[in-house]
Amino acid sequence: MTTRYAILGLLSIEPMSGYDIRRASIDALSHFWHESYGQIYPALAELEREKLIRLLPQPEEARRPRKVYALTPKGRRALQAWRKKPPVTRPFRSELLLKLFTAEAPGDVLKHVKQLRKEETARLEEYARIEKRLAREAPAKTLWKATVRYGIHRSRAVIAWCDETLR
Amino acid sequence: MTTRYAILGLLSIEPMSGYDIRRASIDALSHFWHESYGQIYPALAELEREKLIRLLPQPEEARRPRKVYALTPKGRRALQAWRKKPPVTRPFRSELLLKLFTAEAPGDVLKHVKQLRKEETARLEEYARIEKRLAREAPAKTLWKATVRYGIHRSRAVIAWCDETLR
DNA sequence: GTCCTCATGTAACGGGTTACATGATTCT
DNA sequence: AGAATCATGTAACCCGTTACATGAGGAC
Repeated sequence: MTTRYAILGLLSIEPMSGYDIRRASIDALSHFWHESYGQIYPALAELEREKLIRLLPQPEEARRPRKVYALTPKGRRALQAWRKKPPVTRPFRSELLLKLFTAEAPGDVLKHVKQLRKEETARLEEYARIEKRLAREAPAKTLWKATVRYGIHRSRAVIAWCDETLR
Repeated sequence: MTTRYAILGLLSIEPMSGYDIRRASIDALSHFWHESYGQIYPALAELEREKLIRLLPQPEEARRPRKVYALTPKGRRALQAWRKKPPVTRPFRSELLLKLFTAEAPGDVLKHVKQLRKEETARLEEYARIEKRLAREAPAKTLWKATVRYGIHRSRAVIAWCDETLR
């Protein structure tokens, strides 16, 4: 379900092909969303059947065959309606914490905590890069910035927890 | 896959039935894990076939028919081996952030942020209760405490983000 | 000529939830 | 007597990933 709206959301920014959507989900949305081809293409076909999106005609000079889709008014309305509904939150799961929970001695899992700390630190640096890029390319999009800030808050908290636990 | 080890992990604490596992996953593990019957019972059958767990004989005086399982030595070894492997982390996803990202005006999504803040505040209170209970019932389990601390750090960070975003 | 990227798609599989079916026991 | 809880299990379905198939265009 959400895949459909993720696609509509991206198309609301600009018309795209399935391939573009994949790319966009990797670089613009990567800090909170992602989609794989196995979901994108079937979803695009479905959305087109339901007339929430439509295929744009290919420009004459185009070399590669690309199927670029755009939102229809109906699609825009569907997106807006979805946005107003409360987001579904899926229960938190952590295999790391499960390992902590069943560990008898701290030694077994200590290295996992250290590893997590390393990963989150790298992620924090990545967020800093994204934040800078947004400030440069889309300074008006304060809500885009908020999505990055979420990641920053979250990563910092995880790092703080790692430090506390390692003591 | 992880379901199997979650079950082994719980059985490593004490022998349990499928029903017990469900209960335990609801109250002891709820802050970072959960399982549904649809996964538990098939997994138990599989684990028994593979001799990682075994069915304990029912005590004579038992009223209700219960199938209580215990870890076998093989199961204990499997659990230990799993614990040493780095945990698989699944990429973060947030429908809320997706809604923020596609929102044109903040008004659409403001109430979702407020709602999230409310939920996280309630969760924080729940963590405080769990922490207190652990301090009372299992003061030696410092790693159990760490799993709760994780939730506390995470919730506080989310609340801080909500406040920042609402401004 | 070969390799990488662009580009669209499908099939198989695994993870997980929900709803249902069934029935015994205990509580009020 | 009726409701809640204990208790085990299955079937249908959705969500999502991975791997594969296919082929064109551009870079070196």
